[in-house]
Amino acid sequence: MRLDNMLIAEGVAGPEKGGGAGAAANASAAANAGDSAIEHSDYRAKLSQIRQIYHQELEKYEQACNEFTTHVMNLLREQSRTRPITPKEIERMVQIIHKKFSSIQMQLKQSTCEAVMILRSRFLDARRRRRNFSKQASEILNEYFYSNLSNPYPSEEEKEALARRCGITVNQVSNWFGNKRIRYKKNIGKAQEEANLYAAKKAAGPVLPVSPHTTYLQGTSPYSMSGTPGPMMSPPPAEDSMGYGMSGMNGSGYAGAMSYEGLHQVSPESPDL
DNA sequence: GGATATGATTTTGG
DNA sequence: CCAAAATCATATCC
Repeated sequence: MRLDNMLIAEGVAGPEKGGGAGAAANASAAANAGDSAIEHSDYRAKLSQIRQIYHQELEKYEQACNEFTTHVMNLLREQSRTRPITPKEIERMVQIIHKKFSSIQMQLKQSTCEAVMILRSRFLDARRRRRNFSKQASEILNEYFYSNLSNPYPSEEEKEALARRCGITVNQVSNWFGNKRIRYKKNIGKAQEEANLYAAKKAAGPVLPVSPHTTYLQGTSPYSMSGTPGPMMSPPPAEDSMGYGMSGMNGSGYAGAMSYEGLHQVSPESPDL
């Protein structure tokens, strides 16, 4: 019964959603830049495809089961001319048939569950759907990072502020700083120092009212600031291309290959009587 | 197409 | 639990 529960939870089994699948795409349209709506509807489209196949197959099995039961009953009726057959016996036979078919249906359910799982991991695993942050967001984050090189650990509030300004989540800010710290450290002496051009930006506008709380790690700055900031006062051209269209999103990347075919060949072989 | 950049997740250490 | 490090998987550049 676990399979049933899962299928219902995923919206495959259970009551059919009336006609339109757009009913669920209104919840999270407010906060972020609305890029999750597209993939979500795409996801739902694929899910509904699975659901359709599932119901189709289920019905087919049901039908086959009924047909087969009728067939067996006819056989038994013929046999009853030569030997007595009790109703008990007939009932037992029917039960056996139903059990067989329900186990076949169980296979279908399991395959469907697998397909749903694959679909989920394909579409919902954010790692596979990575999108670069906008130019502006990177600017903001880098600005903060290089302005606080001695302590690049924004507090929770600062993370929230950064997240708001960048249009990303706090978690993404944390990820970004985690990646940035480790990758900066790996490159000390390389062009990273060069990227101190963000320090120049700081002069233009103190956009970050950074609270001066530096708790641990204050004295032992692990980022050694190796003294070659260099005279690279080249002002950033600030080419705000702004062309961050995320409308590509061809859905057919994984679409057909979800290996959901081939599970409806579970031919209702006759139960060995 | 491969090399590199980059966001996200997993593993590991305190 | 948080952060570093390693790793994964995709985007983007050339």
